[in-house]
Amino acid sequence: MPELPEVETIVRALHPALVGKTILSADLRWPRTLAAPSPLAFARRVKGQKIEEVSRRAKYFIFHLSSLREPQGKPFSLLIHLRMSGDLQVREGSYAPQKHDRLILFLTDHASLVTHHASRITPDATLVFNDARKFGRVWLTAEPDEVLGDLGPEPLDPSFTPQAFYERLHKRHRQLKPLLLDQTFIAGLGNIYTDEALHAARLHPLSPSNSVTPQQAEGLWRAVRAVLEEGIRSNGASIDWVYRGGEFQDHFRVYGREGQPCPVCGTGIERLTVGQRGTHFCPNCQPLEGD
DNA sequence: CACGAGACCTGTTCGC
DNA sequence: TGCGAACAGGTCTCGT
Repeated sequence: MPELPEVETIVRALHPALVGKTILSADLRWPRTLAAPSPLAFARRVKGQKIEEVSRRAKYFIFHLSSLREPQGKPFSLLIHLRMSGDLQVREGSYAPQKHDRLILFLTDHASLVTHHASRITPDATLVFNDARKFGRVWLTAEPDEVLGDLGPEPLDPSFTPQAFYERLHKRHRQLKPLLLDQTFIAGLGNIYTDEALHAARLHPLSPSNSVTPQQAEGLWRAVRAVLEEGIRSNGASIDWVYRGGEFQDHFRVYGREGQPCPVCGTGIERLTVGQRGTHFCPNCQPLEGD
């Protein structure tokens, strides 16, 4: 489900509900959801951690924690990646587990009580990680860079400039579509926003990355940021049964629109398979040079 | 390094 | 209606 705009939307919803709460306990209902550490170490370490901040890097959620018991130690981070079908929701009050819930964290506002009798405190709220396809992963770590360290530039960050993007494109010799999906090249794009950005930039998904001109690179840079910002403004995209709430699916120009007219020129949108991903483009607006 | 295929999973939709 | 195939917002690993 989630690409950068969907994750950003969820972060904004979780932030006010979670900052300041303390974790009482964890219910890990599908152990493989936990990438690290072991379930036992996770249960022990997560208890009594206070959520200081909720943020995002690429498609990862970062819950910045602090421990009342070891305030001097290096703080832990809880990292969550939703992959294809994951979702995160906060439920106030009591909570009965539902189908596909993989991890449930029970929370309280009363941090000072936790150290002494966590198990006897009734939670005020619950953070639920639900994930039908079980691809999502959770890490609890004091070294988040071990998970996030290889990610490429954050496309909406001011340090991401068109000049740097042009140089990066020319260092590689790959088709644009799979390169934009490569999270070490640029972080946060997925299948929807990549197709939409290439269409907005009028570039063919199979164009070689080292063939784009500085002008085309700047156009793609602008397009990537524009579609991500439009996605965030729309609260993300809701497709099928998975996500809820966003409207960006009403703004798709090519994604999932095979056979329908291009909103720019009216030509029928075509679909290719590139790197085993459905790839949608307008053959008129996005010609392959030398074709 | 680039690329393709297979794996990891469950659910929905489509064609017959 | 039933039933299998194709497909789904992601990433990892392995072989060429």
